[in-house]
Amino acid sequence: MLGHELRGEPFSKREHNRRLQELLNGRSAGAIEFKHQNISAVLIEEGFPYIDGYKPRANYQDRLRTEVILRLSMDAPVVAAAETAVMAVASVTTPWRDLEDILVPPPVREPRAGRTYERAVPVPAPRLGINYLEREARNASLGEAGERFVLEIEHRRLWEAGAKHLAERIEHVAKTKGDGLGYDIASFDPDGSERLIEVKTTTFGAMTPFFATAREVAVSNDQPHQYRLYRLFKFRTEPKVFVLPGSLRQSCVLDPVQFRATLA
DNA sequence: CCGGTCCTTCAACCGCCTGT
DNA sequence: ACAGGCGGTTGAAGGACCGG
Repeated sequence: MLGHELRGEPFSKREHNRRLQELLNGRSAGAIEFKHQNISAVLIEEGFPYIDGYKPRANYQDRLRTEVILRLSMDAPVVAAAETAVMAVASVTTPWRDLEDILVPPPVREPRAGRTYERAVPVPAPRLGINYLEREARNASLGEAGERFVLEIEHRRLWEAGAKHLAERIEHVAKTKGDGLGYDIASFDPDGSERLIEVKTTTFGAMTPFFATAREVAVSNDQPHQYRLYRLFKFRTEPKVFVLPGSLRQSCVLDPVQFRATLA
């Protein structure tokens, strides 16, 4: 199913579920769906896209993780499909009509997120070599397409709020001032106060983790009232966006993925 | 077009069973 | 014995699809 999803081919989850029910003699549809949600959680942790609609649930057993990674490392077509999907040049975005159609509330992760304990004997986890989500995050054409999309949203938003003069002053600072500022777009609230927008774009589901620079985290923390992170997701098929206001330290769980190492 | 049926998505909570 | 990891049920809501 993941292969189909990554290649943009249609498939039926229900049909797949039914076949599994036969194979697993009598396990319920719900149980099988749960397991697919567990698989999503593993995929995300491994830096791999997950199937939209199977919202990740972190209460999976170690064995599942091992099996998923093993399965994936042997499945060249799916890995190739992921590779293609994350590297693809972003095409023209689908047209949209109303802001309400694309603006959604941020998804909520299940409260007990991930493992909150340490195992007595750490399980030697196999790893996928490549983090495909990180790779997608470096896809410049996707990033730029996302930024243009948000420029449009902002323009529309201010226009609809009756602040046309402000709409004209929106600045795509990532273009005009470079990308070191910690945000991409300088926009406004209808009352004229500044709104600093960082855009993160993915073609995958809403729960896909994104990568933030130290600068972005710092700016969000220093100017929480102005800062907004716009998370664009399902960008290729059915673009939607949710907004995280304020400090990323508050709204996200931040995992360090890179360290600066100075000799001790 | 209408009503029925199937598909998709997601939330919330419980208790069995296993390792220590 | 006991903690808690792990597997699972139920059902709601909305969308897609289909035959009449």
